[in-house]
Amino acid sequence: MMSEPRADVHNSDMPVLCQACEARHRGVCGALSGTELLQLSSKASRREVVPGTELAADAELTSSYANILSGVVKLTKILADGRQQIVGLQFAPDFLGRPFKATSETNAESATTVRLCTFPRAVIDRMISETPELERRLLQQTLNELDEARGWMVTLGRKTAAEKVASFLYLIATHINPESESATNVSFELPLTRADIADFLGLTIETVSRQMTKLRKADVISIENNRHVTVPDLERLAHRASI
Amino acid sequence: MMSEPRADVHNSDMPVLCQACEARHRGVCGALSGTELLQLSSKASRREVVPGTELAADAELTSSYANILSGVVKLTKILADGRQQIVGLQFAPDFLGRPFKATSETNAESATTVRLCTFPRAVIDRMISETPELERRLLQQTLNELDEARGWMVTLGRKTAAEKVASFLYLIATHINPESESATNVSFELPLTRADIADFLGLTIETVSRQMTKLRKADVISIENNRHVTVPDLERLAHRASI
DNA sequence: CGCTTCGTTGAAACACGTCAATAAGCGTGG
DNA sequence: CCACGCTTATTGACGTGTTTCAACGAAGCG
Repeated sequence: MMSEPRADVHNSDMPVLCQACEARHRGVCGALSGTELLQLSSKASRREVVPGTELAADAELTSSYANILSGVVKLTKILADGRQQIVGLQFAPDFLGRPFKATSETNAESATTVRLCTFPRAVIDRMISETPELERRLLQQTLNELDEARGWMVTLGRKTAAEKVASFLYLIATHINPESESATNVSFELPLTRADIADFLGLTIETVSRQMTKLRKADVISIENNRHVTVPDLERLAHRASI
Repeated sequence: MMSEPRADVHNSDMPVLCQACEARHRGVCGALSGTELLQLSSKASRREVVPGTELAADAELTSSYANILSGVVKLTKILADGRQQIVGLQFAPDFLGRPFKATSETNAESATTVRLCTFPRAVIDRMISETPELERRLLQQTLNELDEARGWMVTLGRKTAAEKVASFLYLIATHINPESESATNVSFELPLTRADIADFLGLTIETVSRQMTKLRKADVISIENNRHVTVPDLERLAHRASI
């Protein structure tokens, strides 16, 4: 029964730390056997950071990897003169870090309160080379991120400001909730400030604000307290986003 | 001597087809042993296509993968109303195709004359699961493509038209030649038409043309026959691109 | 040669950015 | 409790970079 280490997902030798963890199922940890998980979790440490915390800069993610347990992380790039662009948003249970490379070129910063499960870089690097299944999960997540990045290139390059804002709201509406798929009516807290949204869409905060107002007056969305958004009809929002 | 299949790169059982192949060294095929190469090459077929050939649509890349032997392939996305965006350019010896997914969402089209080495999808999919080294190469290429895509998101979202065109010329200048690194003076044929460049940069062809003229009049580049570009000082071009 | 495709250039229109004022939310402290 | 400062968001007026519309030139090809 125990002859094969890569046994059932719910075998009893799963570390306590991992038992209720989302990454254990949908994330990269799902590729690991019970014994591997045990080995990894002994080196893992959890922490919670406030919004706006740099994760890549201060040796946080250069010397380690992490799984996102909850919250939203923004990946940013910055030009020499200060212009900034958000090049990716990561939600739980995404894997954070760039294998095979010391310098990341992109900064990672918590957009909301974020809970992380971090691992020393060396441990993961070794596991990647020893566990093909883990490598495969990483490949799949990377391919998905590539698809997303390319999808956003269309938004950045070819959509109007109105479509951009609608596209962003649609992205959040479909990503932030743990599988509220097929729902037509959704409601959520925006994980990003107007400045962040602007940096994500290649716009200014004024333009973002104006377009949100337009969507509100057209009854495509309603907003409370600047952050709480309700979308009565997701299809109508998608149409505004040219999706 | 033959006990270990993953022997020297230059072992004698390398298929004739692969012996002068770039992909054999820098591409994904470098992950394969002589016997694996032999097995793969028996199923492979080479072909050359003219510029503007759809590679993803007509069952070319949906049922198969390919290595680019020479030329440039553009990956495009298109909105319902016809707006188009190029989301990636691929050069030799890049691997073409999207593992783990039947529908690609993005179209692949030859920008120049392109020589391909194509493989049946099933063969590669099996090899991926059997050869961790191959999977690793794919992961590395995918990570590189992701880095590139994110780099272009900055260009699309935050750069001016002048910077965009300079950025594009810089990309071509540094990618098209087989390692003319560290050269300050480069000269090349543009692999893309003005319309393609516009679709790549999220601009119109008129704006691209105007910005190229500006760069020409500022002696940052010189152009002959609309396609042949000479860059006397790569650093000056990079500066214009805000790189 | 005409025909088509590709690229350049000009003038006008407009979407978005810039500058600026105001309001709203929120924590701190008197 | 209100006063105060600070950050965040909204709204308006104006300026400008890019698009749009249009004409023209150059190159490839029957």
